Amino acid sequence: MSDEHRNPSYYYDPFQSSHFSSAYNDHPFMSFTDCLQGSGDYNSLATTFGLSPSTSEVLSSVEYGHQKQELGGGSESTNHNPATPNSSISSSSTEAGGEEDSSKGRRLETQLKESEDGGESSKKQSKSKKKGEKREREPRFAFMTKSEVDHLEDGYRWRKYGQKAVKNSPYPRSYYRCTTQKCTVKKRVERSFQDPSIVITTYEGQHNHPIPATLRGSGAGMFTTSMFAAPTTAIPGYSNPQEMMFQVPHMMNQGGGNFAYNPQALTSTHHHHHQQQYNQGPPDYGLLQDIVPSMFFKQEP
DNA sequence: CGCTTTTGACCTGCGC
DNA sequence: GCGCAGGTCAAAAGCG
Repeated sequence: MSDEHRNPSYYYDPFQSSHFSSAYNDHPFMSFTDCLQGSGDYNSLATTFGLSPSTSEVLSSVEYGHQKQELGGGSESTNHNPATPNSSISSSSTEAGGEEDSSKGRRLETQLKESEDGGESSKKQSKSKKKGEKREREPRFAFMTKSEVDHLEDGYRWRKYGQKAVKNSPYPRSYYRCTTQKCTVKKRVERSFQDPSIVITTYEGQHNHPIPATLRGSGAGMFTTSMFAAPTTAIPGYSNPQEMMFQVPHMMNQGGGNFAYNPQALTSTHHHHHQQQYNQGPPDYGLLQDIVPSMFFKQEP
């Protein structure tokens, strides 16, 4: 009773059409947390994993921002996640941010021309965004967690700004925004309709500020190598889970200089203590986007 | 009293 | 072009 997830068979990724089993053997050097924190920013991720509920376990993580995701969508119908009670990552993938996914509410904020002419009836949100304006989408990172509570505490303060029903799921999706001024990080939470016990949290953006406080002991420390005690890699071409794992940061940089990935830290046995340097990482703009997606997202069904 | 949540309206991209 | 689904806003309600 514990070797279920040892099967490297492909399982469907609820987030995309990708189905692969990732595996991050716990290397003596780096843990995911270390990776994240050491890299400088995206401590949101790191801390994110420090979920407070004792019943929460990270099952899988996905990062995207390329195409429209369908969390909890139809693709999930085949989600046979071998959710192991041992808190292990089932699958993870990433996507660089670059396109708009669906609706970028960038329009308002300046609602011009709302008086006459419009017809008056229109209350708000009548925006005319600039034409040549391309809204960059920030990288996102999603992961599944087994938890009873929807909103997992990660040390940051969030304000809920919306909730919508998900297409193929009876469970709604909640939208949160970091309340810290200047911080544009958003996160959405939804429950897997297949496994109500699983919560899918998606972070978007990066915190450019330290964690407010009140980070219980359960915080950024639990995400250690043990969490990544995963079986094997199923990604052709990547015998080392590390490799693909470390591709992620690259892609994230793409989004706008987050997740400053330090190859040295990752390969170094002694990654000294870094202090959180928020989003100061130079936009690495790696083209990994072209590479990673292909492997993270098992194309074609 | 200030902040968070709730909730309906509105916006936008995409598929048909 | 229309409708759907996803995402966001903001006013009102709740809560400490």
